[in-house]
Amino acid sequence: MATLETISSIDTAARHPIRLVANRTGLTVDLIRAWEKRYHVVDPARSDTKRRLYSDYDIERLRLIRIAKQNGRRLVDVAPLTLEELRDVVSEDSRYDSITDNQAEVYRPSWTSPLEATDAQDDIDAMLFAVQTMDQHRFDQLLQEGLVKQSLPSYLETVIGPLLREIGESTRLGKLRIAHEHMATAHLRTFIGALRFRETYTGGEPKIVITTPTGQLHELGALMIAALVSVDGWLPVYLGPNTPADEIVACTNQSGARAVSLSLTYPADDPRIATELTRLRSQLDGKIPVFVGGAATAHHQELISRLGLEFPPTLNGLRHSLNAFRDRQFKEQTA
Amino acid sequence: MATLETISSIDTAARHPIRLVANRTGLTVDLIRAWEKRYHVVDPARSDTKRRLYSDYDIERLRLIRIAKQNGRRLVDVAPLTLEELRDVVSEDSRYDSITDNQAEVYRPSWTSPLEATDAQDDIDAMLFAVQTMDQHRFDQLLQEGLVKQSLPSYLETVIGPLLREIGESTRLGKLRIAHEHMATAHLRTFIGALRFRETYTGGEPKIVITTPTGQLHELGALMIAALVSVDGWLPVYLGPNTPADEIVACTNQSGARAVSLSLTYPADDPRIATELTRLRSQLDGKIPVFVGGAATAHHQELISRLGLEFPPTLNGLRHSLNAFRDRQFKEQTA
DNA sequence: TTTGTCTGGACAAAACTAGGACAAAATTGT
DNA sequence: ACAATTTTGTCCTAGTTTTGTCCAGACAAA
Repeated sequence: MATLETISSIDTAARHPIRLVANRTGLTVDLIRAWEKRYHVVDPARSDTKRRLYSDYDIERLRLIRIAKQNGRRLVDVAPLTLEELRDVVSEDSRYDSITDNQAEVYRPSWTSPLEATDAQDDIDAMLFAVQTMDQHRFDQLLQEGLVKQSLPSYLETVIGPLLREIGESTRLGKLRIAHEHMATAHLRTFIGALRFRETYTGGEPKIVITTPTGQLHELGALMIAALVSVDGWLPVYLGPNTPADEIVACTNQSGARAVSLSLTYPADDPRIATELTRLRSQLDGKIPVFVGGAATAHHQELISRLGLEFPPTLNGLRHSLNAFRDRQFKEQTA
Repeated sequence: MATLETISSIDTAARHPIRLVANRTGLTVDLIRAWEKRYHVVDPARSDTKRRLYSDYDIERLRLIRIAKQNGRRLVDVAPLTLEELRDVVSEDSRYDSITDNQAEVYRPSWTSPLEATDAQDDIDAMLFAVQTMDQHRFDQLLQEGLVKQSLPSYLETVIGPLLREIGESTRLGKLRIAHEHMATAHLRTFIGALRFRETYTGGEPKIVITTPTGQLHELGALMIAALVSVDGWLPVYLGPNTPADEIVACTNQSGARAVSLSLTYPADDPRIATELTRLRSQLDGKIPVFVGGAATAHHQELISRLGLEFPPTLNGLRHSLNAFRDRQFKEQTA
């Protein structure tokens, strides 16, 4: 009788071997075992020969814990939490993410945001409705209004990102037509693109090349990253989607960029991803870090860690990694 | 008796490690400790192993103090204040500052541009140079400046259009790298997209569906049309590139659009152009005109006239045809 | 056979703590 | 305007806790 399982959508049936869990979560096999040994982070079932068998529930837990750690939580604190508590913690952390040096916080009294418990899902639903009714003007209005309610980074993380996923999902399920998806995508391309122009420009900003590799045609993830990092004082060199590895290298060298960020979404199993990433890493100056993100990274965990690429689990994680990298470089330079 | 917690709704429970506080406030770990050591800015609880544990209340305090410091307050002065006093100080400060640096940009001397009788080709050359040197900021500056010199329609016709052609040409000839073309295209996508937001919206505008058919991936021509027609009071329903004929029909019907415009550029000999155009014309209400434009129309002259599509030779021609069509419709409606 | 997983323990890196040093920046006094 | 003083951010050392990785020998799977 598959009643509750159907409803709760997360399967508690145990069947995944540890290697697969490692690939999906981005953790190492050793680390998963260590966490279990020390804090009982998960308690997987066992096969008759004592092999660990993880459920989807376990994987989700581990994924959330990895994000919570990224946000600065300690393993001791998050290990005993239930899945729901974990979700709360993670979403709370990404809502009040860090402020660096921009003025935005000054104009927007910070005590308003903690008090209004705005539900992002309401906004997203309203946007989806606007898309479904082809009401471009309303859609744009909602996008603009939503942006005022919170900082740009958390807006991208809690509203735009989920919105994109839901639009994609709804189109696959037939709730939206391709035309709806096209309209929304084109509109979001314009909207996110326009965000980058709000920043000032002094000429001294470190540059970062942002694009997607050959075969990856979806640019919105990359564009979101461009908008995001410009908040923290990076100057994005944005190349749009579908750029060959050689060109990324050439562009990095010519522009003097200090980092590269790639977005991988669809198709996830395109073999060109592997060849392009390998080529990129081998031709690029070793001092220049390559960040990868997006839905398709899960399928390439092994390659990514073998090549030594960085893959922060969230947009917020990317932000922190990038800023840490910049600060480290700056220190070395002055020393 | 409502306690303080109820009023301020800030949790005083201590649970956040210092790293998370640093993330959320944008302060460094060292600085947070230094402030505590010197002024007892906050007095966090401790774990059983002496680790600092901060409450939401502490974080809010640190956040406000950081803003106060940004506004020019001295740490000695703000450190002893209560949360409420801090809020008062910060909100008072934010009323006065923030009008400092931005003025210079706004009052760009307007007498420089009207007097120079610049040739469009000079502007284009300057833009190409900016692209070649990967100087995104200069490129954007040139685009913005050029727009001020003339009306949007003539700007698109005399500068942006030729610029696009030259970039394509130069890339084919090897004068520009693919990376340069990508950068320029992505930037122009953002620039042209942003133009559409300058128009007002009353709700009564006639709509026009604008896109490219299946197989045509270059959207800039279509986007230029969207910007163009919005000047004349049309409301573009912009679908981006690569939309199947069925979806164009569905979108036209749902949105109640009165016209359709397609941009055909590359590849010019794609056989799908013929099938898609035929399909579109046969499924679409006969009263709705279909405009086609772009470099690839030359290869399909016969088909286009056979299907009775309109193909104005220039952007300006498209404008006139569209407006004439609208006026004709308006007359019929009132008669 | 080769590869992968298991347990338990060892080890090293990273992160945190306390206390203090130091230099740049801001403020004050003359 | 200049020097003295205070304030402030960053860094250092040394000891502790927390966390990630690695190893060895046994067993299971391909």
